[in-house]
Amino acid sequence: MPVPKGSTIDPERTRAAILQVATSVLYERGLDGVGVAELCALVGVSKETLYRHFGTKDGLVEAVLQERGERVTTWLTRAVAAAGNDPRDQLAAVFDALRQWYDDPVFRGCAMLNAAAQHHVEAVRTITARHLDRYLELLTAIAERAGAADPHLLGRQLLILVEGATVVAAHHDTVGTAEHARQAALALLSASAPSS
Amino acid sequence: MPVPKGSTIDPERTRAAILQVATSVLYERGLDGVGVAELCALVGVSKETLYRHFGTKDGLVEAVLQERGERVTTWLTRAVAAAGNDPRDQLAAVFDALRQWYDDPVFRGCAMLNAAAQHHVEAVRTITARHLDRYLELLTAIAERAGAADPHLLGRQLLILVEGATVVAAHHDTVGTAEHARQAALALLSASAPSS
DNA sequence: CTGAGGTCGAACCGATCGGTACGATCCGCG
DNA sequence: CGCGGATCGTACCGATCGGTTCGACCTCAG
Repeated sequence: MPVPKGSTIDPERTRAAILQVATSVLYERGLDGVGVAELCALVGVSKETLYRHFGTKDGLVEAVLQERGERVTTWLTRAVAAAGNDPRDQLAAVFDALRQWYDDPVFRGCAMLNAAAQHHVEAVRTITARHLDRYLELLTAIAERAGAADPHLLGRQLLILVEGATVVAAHHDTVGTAEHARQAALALLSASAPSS
Repeated sequence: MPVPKGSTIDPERTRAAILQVATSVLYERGLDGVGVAELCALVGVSKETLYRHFGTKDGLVEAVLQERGERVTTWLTRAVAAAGNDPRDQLAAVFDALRQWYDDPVFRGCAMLNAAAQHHVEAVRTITARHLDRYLELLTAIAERAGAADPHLLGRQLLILVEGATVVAAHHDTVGTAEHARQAALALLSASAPSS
């Protein structure tokens, strides 16, 4: 029975639906933790449809990571923008946003890093690297606005803090990890920036 | 043909050989990147032998992670001990050791974290958490010896730096990550410890 | 010498999985 | 109305994989 009676035929909508379900399920259960068949059942879509939209399970995975990466970047960028003009506030806003994420019951660490750890595929590693690049850009910009002695260095150190906090929060059942990282980040900023 | 003519029958030796090969291959190719059959071929051992020693592929994985975790802890502890009595030197020694690791051509990030990202199994997560605990213990001890205002907090922040540096080094083709993290760690130590 | 146990090689099994094929059905546009 | 394309459900295929079994053979302790 094709195209259940009342549904509109809209390839974009179908693609988006697959993407949405796949994003959460692949994240929560792992890339190999769910098969294409089950995935299709969860979305309410046939395998043929999924394969026409994404060609391959790997293609689906790449699309999922790509889209998620963009969403996360947008999310963080907005959090920074909403924090006002003080670079210290902006930096604090990053870690406040991270804390929210860590507190999410389905938090399982960074999807990009998890994926890169599972599929040793070039495409996935590329997406992950680009994702880290965007993080680095955002953090370096904050370091520059703060007048850090070496914004490039400080940016990389902040990236290490962000990723480290994410990893520790995911695998070490400690609360307050985001707060610890935030304090460390502000301390580094203070040590690297001239005045306030 | 069982037990090729000249070989001594020594279960412990066999087990160790499997463990050694499995450690490197599972690390380099991922837990699901190599099957039991190929693994046995690489070791030069039959499946029956492997299964009698480890019962299950998961059992093998757990044994591998357990053993690797202990080796890494010992390795880092010795590096710290060899650095003398100055806590700053000890902390620097940690990141120098990490740099060595990162420069290894087969470096692929922390085996525990990778494994935890792949197998959503309780046993693996437990081993990983314990591993992070040992790290934390080591770093907190340094913070205490340095007279940090809040050694517990500083220890956790250092753990974030260590894990963050490992993640960034693994997934972001940047050189000098260990050095950046080392400088950040020393800066945090300076900010948290009273005198020098 | 003998028996117990470690090991081999190879065959085998059941399950799962990614991907394909097909006929049937229904939407949207002209 | 009619056609093209999107979708469905299902069956199917080939490959892989974890794990088991079996007969043969070898080593080593007593």
